Amino acid sequence: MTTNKISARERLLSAAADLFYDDGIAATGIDKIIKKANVAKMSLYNNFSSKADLVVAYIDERHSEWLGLYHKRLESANTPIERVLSIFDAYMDHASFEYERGFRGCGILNAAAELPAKSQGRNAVKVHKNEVEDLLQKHILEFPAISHATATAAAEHLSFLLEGAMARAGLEGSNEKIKRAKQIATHILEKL
Amino acid sequence: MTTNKISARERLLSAAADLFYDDGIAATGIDKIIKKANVAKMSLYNNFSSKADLVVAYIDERHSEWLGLYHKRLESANTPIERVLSIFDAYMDHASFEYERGFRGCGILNAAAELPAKSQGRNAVKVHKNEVEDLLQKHILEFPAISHATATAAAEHLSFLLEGAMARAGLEGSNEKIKRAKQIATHILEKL
DNA sequence: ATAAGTAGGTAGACTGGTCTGTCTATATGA
DNA sequence: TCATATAGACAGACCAGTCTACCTACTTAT
Repeated sequence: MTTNKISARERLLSAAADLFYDDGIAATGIDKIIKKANVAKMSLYNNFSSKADLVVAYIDERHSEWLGLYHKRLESANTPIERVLSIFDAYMDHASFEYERGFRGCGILNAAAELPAKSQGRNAVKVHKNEVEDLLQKHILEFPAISHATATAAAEHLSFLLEGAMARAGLEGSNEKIKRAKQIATHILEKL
Repeated sequence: MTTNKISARERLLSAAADLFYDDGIAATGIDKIIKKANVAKMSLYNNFSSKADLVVAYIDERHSEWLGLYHKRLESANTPIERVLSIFDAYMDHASFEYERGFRGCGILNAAAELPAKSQGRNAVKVHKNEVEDLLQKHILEFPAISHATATAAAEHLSFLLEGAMARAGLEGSNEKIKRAKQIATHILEKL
């Protein structure tokens, strides 16, 4: 498209993102999405083969968005420890968004909660969470004279810590718990 | 009730528990629940004022069930460290249940993912998770010569670790991650 | 430069099904 | 008698997805 108009696809993804996050997936009907996106129903089915397809696109979009926050934070990180913590900062940024109806934790983990075991969407969430753990490990491996085993174990530890803090933060509706998790992570990293 | 027959209320809660856990709350209709419970529709509305009311009862029931697992594990714990770890064991037990359609993580956290911010049900989940953290703190305070501040910080750390591992375990469909979290917790506790 | 074709958009009716919740009328056991 | 149960019809809303018919803006060939 050569115009600068936002495509129906993008408007659909943006509207679906807001509604899925605030209300949940099953509670969000097709009609609400197209109304919020200001789009015809056929535009949805021309861009996505089904609602399930839109949900998978939503999950991927959320993860890409998070990767963007992380890369932005990474730019101003100057040490290995700061680079690890940039992952925590990206979660904080996510929690600090202006949500229409309040912060409710990680959108893709919430999406997974509505998807059946062994489904495509649920697997996508698993892959994304593994990717976050891999990023943690990558930056921990930059530490001087660190063993691969130590880095793997620390990355797993920090990924649990972060995911748990995010879940609890969502229940509180604030980023306080993520701040605390970042402090705990800092202590752990300083001792490596 | 003086008979030994299982009441409609109990059958409803049991059927709803299975369906809510496997399929999610919004995806589970009233008709499916009463059919599985072998109960008339009016029996549901005589025992619960609405589906939302049944959901809150489900959340409380799940937490009580978990408390049962924890107390059982606590009986055979002989040291403060074992008592802390009995909380991790209770999560492991939960993950080892025979779910009809696979393990999907913590049922009440999954329920929260479908509930609006600031709703009654979501608040109940928050209270339950805080209770788990309080139990962790209580047992850590049994450690010899431990400060209150240290115990509070360690309990928060362990509760994040446990909740994160549970979420990730649910994505894997196995209790492996919870086993790893228990190992990490053991190392943390041994250094206190 | 213009005409034709194409890609992507629009509105909204429609199908067949499911949703929560209410209601009636009846049965059973303490 | 009274509490608790039953089966099932019903209302009114909403569900995902299909379809028709029309519109507009850009691309390309003449």
